[in-house]
Amino acid sequence: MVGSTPYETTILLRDSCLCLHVQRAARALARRFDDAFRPLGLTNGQFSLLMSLNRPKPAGMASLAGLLAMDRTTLTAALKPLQRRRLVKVAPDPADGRGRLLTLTQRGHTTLARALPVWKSTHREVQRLLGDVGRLRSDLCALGSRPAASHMLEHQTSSE
Amino acid sequence: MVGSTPYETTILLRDSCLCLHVQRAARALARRFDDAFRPLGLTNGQFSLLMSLNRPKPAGMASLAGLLAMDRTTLTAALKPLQRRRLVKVAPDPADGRGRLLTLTQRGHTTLARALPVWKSTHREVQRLLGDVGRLRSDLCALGSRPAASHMLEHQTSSE
DNA sequence: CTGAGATACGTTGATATCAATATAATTCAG
DNA sequence: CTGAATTATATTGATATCAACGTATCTCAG
Repeated sequence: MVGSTPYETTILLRDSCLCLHVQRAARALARRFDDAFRPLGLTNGQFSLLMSLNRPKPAGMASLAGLLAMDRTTLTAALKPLQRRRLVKVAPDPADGRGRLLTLTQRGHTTLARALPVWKSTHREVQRLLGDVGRLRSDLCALGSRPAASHMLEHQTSSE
Repeated sequence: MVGSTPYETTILLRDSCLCLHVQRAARALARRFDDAFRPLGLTNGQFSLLMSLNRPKPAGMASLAGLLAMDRTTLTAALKPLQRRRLVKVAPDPADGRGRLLTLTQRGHTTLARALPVWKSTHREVQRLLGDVGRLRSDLCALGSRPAASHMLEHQTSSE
């Protein structure tokens, strides 16, 4: 009796497990965007990273990792291929030698600008698969344990 | 002028990009379940894999990869640690030497049974973060380019 | 029966992910 | 000023992910 789980339980769980559904959707969506960005040599994650770095002031590691809800060490690793390709510059923070300042290079800006229309058309396709996108988005934000999208970027001036 | 993307575009995109939101939610949710399953030595993906293998007849590689919306070769890799731990058996299909038959071992069944209450309590926590879970689920299924949950298993015996 | 094409999987190399641990810089009590 | 605690990031090792390519098996026309 220790080792038995009814098949009906599996069916119920397969249908209801949000973790499974989110991972599945993440894989499928990642493939869709990866395919679209492939001519540019970008993955969906690299595109998101570049886009997140398109800001007036350089970003820090911890703050960016938080924004993307990813581990700090994952961000360190994810930056390496982008540094090698000279799309991103990682420099020590002059104000605090431990910190890093992350900025887009000129090539990074150019690549991002080229990727933008690709994102737009792909995103339109995805939106056609769904009805109300805002609903889904707020649910996803709740899962990320973060405030809803409209409140995600309230700082704007709070950085110094 | 080739290399410029306005900051306002970044903000808009950060708020609206479903790919980013799904990846973020996937990472956050994966961490939550990984933490819960850690005492059992399972990741969320390994749990989903074991659960998917809890069925009357052995599964094939391609069919299971399709169910999980993952690459065929990802499944091959994901099975290896589970094989090493003797939770899953991968055997050639006697009816077709190319195919593989995937089954849970006794240890696999036992581990799955032990993980089930962990899944239940974690899933309840997650549900509390959201209101209507079915809505989110159907959106996620649409993203996975698959029929909605209630139609996912054609041999439905009980519509619970 | 034979060989070409189709089918099902595996392997390799690159990136992504995170826990555990290590390294470097800052802060602050004394 | 010194050293311990703190903070910010890097490294290592394991798994996850997928494209490109390779291997084994099957099917079927000839």
